[in-house]
Amino acid sequence: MTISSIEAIALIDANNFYASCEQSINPHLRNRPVVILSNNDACIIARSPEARALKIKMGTPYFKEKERLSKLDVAVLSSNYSLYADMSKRLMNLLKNYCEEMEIYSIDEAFVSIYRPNDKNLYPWARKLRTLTYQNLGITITIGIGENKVRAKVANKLAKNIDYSAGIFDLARTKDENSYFKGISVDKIWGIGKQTSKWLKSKGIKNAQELRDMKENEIIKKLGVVGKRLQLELKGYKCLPIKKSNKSKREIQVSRSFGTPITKLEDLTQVLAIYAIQASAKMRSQSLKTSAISVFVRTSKYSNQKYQRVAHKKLINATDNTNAILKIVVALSKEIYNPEYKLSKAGVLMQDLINCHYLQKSIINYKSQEDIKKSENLMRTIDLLNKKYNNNAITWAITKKPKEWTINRNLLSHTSTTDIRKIPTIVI
DNA sequence: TCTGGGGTCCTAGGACCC
DNA sequence: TCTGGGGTCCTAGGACCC
Repeated sequence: MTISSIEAIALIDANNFYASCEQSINPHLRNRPVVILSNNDACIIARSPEARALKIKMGTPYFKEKERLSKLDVAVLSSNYSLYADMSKRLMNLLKNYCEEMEIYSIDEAFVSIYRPNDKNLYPWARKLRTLTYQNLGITITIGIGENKVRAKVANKLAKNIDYSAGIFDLARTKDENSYFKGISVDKIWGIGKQTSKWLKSKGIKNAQELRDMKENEIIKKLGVVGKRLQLELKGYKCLPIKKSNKSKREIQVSRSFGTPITKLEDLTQVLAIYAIQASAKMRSQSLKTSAISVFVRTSKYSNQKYQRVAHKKLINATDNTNAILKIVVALSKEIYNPEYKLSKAGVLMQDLINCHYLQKSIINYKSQEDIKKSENLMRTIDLLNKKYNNNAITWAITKKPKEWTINRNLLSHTSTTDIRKIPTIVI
């Protein structure tokens, strides 16, 4: 294929990703309605097309739909993130062979840049990619093509909404753009959330066309540079670059809601300690060290007694050592605890992350090289053992106290691509 | 009884400096 | 006696995303 220098941006995403992953590894689930639940088996966060057809809504709490789902014979699964992460890796590895640059935007989505061929037609490229991902992974993708990221997102939406598109839409090749833009409500545009769409609607701006043609200064006054960039992209200018995905994280968070609310300090401390252990391991797996730690608690969004607290600690020396981090988190947990409230969610954040390779050795608080090596080796060994024998083979005593607040995950799928013991067995 | 988790980016305002 | 104003850095919080 000869190429011209005109570059296009495509947004490629997997349809109903979590449900598709489950259906892909478990043939019994194919052509059946499937829904996936969030942590705690709380909300419905993914639905197979068959489940959509039954008018099961995204984000509804499971307890409200439980009965109806079982009547309709819907397969209900807890989310299995290690499976989805593994499938995601395979998907991205495939895609990157068919584009110039790639930015992995989320677990099931990537922006890619590609050159247009001389006839400008990218449909053959897109069709090939769709076929390949279906054959290799059992997953269907949608491809939206445009001049920039915002327009690629719009095109992706159109590809999903228009029946005859067959999952592919190129916004740069349409004759009557306005007729499509009019059909896209502002709150469906990437970057326009609840607050902004409320404001836009109060100004009489209802669809993508009206937002694109709205007065610039009005947008800047209310939405700042973010809004201005968004509008420019809708018009076709390129403002948002493709970000190479190997850049390291800015912060790492582990947080979760509890099955039953917490009222005791020792329980809160234990929860935060467990999250801190996970967060530390996550940092080490990405060669990062933290130089600021935050912990937070809050009551339920839906409770009428509201309480929320955050506590921070800045560190002189960045660290990825679980023991050091635990000490700080345990101390911070006392600051945010309040016995008068039923606490329903808590978390820890590792912030101001530093890549180990760029780290300067501090002169103050100098520890002998041997000490540092010792503790590094200990952490590395723990990580290795946990990897080999599955998580939590080695952990800290604080995690072993009986828990009254556990996370529900009752409906986990038992087949997996990441655990050899869970590979499906075939009986002949 | 039961309502997700993990991120990024931007801005306003305070503290501090010269 | 006269006590300004602009730049920079940091932080908390808002908005948004999947």
